[in-house]
Amino acid sequence: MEFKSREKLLYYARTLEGRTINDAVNFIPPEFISEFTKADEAEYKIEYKGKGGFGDFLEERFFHKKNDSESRPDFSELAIELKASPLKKLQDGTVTVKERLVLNHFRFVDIVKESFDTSKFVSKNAHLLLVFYFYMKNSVDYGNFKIDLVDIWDTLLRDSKQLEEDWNTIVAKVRRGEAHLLSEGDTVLLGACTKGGNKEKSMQKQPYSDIPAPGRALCLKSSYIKSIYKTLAADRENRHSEKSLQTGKVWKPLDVLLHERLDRYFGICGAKIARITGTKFNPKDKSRYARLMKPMLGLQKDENYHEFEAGNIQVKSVRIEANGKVNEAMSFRNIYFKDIVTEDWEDSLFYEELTSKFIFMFFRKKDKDDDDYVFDGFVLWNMPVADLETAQVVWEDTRNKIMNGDYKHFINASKKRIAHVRPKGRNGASLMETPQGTFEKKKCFWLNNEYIQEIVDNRTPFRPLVQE
DNA sequence: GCATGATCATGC
DNA sequence: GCATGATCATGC
Repeated sequence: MEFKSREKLLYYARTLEGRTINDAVNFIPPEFISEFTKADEAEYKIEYKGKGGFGDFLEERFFHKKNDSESRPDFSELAIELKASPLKKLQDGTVTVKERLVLNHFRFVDIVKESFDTSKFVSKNAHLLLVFYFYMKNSVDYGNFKIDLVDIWDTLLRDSKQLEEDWNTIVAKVRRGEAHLLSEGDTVLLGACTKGGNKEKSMQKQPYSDIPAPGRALCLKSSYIKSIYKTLAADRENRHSEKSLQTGKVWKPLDVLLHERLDRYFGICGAKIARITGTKFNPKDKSRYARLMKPMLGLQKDENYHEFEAGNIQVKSVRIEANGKVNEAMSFRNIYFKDIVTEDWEDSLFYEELTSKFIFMFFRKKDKDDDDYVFDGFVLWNMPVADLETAQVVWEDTRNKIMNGDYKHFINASKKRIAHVRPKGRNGASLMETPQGTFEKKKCFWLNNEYIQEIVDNRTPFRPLVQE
């Protein structure tokens, strides 16, 4: 089936919203019905299965397109690529995207010959027709999956600079002969994820090194596709009102932007930064330095710098004592006992957090008798692959213990495993339901303070950029 | 001294 | 009321 314009395609595709595919075919606007024929149906697959099962079903049974793996976009006449993205409901009822959106698989030997502008990524994924649906575990009854939201996302109009930088980061690594060291944490929006569960089998040659590397596909990182869903879900609320105009903000590399906003606070103590930025600064508030970070970055309380939000960049404050020591571990979000047992490592919250870019903002005590810390610069950081693998061991151990109902023997800080599990709640009465139906004290993953210490020890001395 | 468990102010 | 982003207090 071909469409004359993107508006027509979207109009047709939105028949799916709020329906299942089996229902939607009964509500197709009459003008489209003559567009496909019985002959098309004869070519459909009989069975759909595997990870792309729903996508294949959708493509054939609703859009009447034969499944293919061509490098052209699915609706090549409009340069629009069809992508299905599964949703899940969290315990608190929030709807969110289940996993990263996998795009084209690539070969290391091919991608090094491309430039961003001539890349397969650009020619295939500039415009995405996104179909967000509720995934049902262990079901292949794709015709009865409920579809929540359908919209077109113009990847390259929205985020082209950051995507280009990410693409270049990935390809530069392959060109350095480091394809085996690729990590989703290297990049902000676009990721290079491993493809193929069986790692032995998916090993590939890379052009500038003899070391075999796991096959990779480009993907929109989990946090990015989540943020796209949030944006489109909000757009849905005012689809019939005027669309807001693009603001045309000038894009800058993240480090330049951070220097621009943060250099002025270098060496200044918390209380004074609070005065300058008009922020509360209560010595009893444990988060008082963390609370300074948003105003320092020039963000309103409810404002998120687009790349921060979309790329899920984590901004964390780190206190350094007068003797150079980092005393405290770094906390992450609560472990949702009932959710974690359904997750795989690469779909997990902790993985998403650890493969983010981090901005560490340092606050250092100048003298051990001081009661305030001064801003001591920042670093942009992401976790090396080897450490990510260690974190995976901690995560899997934790998930397995939760599955077995063991809440007493999580990996602790003295195991020196980069990360550990520890309580995190309002008080001892902060409980959370478990998959066993019991209630246990709220916990979360922490990065060990020793690990943060290494990052502090290895940082290059902070130098404010000279302003022209 | 430091690992571990407990707890806190704040914003939404 | 609870998640967030942390630090505090203790006991070994």
